[in-house]
Amino acid sequence: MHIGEAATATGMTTKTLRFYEGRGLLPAPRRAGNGYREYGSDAIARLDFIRRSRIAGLTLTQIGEILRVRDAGQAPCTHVRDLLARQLADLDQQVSELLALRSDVAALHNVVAAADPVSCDPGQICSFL
Amino acid sequence: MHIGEAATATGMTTKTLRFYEGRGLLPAPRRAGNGYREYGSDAIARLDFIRRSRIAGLTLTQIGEILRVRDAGQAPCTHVRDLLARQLADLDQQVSELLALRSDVAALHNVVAAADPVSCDPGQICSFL
DNA sequence: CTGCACCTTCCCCTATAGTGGAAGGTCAAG
DNA sequence: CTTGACCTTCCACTATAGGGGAAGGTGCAG
Repeated sequence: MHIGEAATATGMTTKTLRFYEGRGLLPAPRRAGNGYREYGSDAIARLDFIRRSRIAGLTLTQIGEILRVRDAGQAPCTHVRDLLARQLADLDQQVSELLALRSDVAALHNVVAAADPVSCDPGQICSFL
Repeated sequence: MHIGEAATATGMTTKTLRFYEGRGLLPAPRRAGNGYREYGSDAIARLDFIRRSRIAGLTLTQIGEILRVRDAGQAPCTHVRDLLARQLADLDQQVSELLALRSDVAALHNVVAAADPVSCDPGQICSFL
């Protein structure tokens, strides 16, 4: 299987596959006589795993950690569990920060929307921000 | 006022001030005889405005838009209002995406946490992701 | 006169996840 | 034999908001 087929099969681009290889997420595949990369079904499975993990919001670095644990012969279950727990805590943190920001922006927007543009003082940049 | 004092006064670094100047957020200040930048209180006010806008979650590009409207002599009120409305919509979008992701990750985490690591199939990378 | 703190410009680096394009090699079809 | 679709490597660039540090000039104190 050439890189183009592997890319199509996983819904990625050839660029992305080479990029993952450079990042150490994908092992360097064996090469055909002409230098072309040759992928097997294991590479496809690995790419699918990466894609699913990305959809789950994991970074490439985190995915790499899981893969290294797995490549070392261990079941990455506990590692995955901890990673997901951390990810969950991060998400909660992000959501609460975003909601706080949203609340501030909403308050600001209400004030600005209720204001009369004529009342703006030309001497300052903006009386609301 | 030299750049270092202006930086201290606004809680920024000299790097940031030169960076803002390069980005067009801060007009090029007049120079002293030795080439040093000389800032006045108007620059400080502008930097404070930038800082407050950043805290409100606006990007430097958005802040630049407001400043250009203001510099053109117009009151940026309606522009600021529209910008904040867009910002609000963006934030809502981000929050809902983040919550959807959080829900997926939480479900995944529950499954993994309840699982027995021994039951992991060494033939695949991870049975959960 | 020397040191130190401050200033100048310049270029590269950070992190994220790739994308774009150049220059060149390969393979199958017409 | 040429065309087009692939493939290779390598380098640069995207967006965001600056940070690090070099090489050199300036200003004031001891």
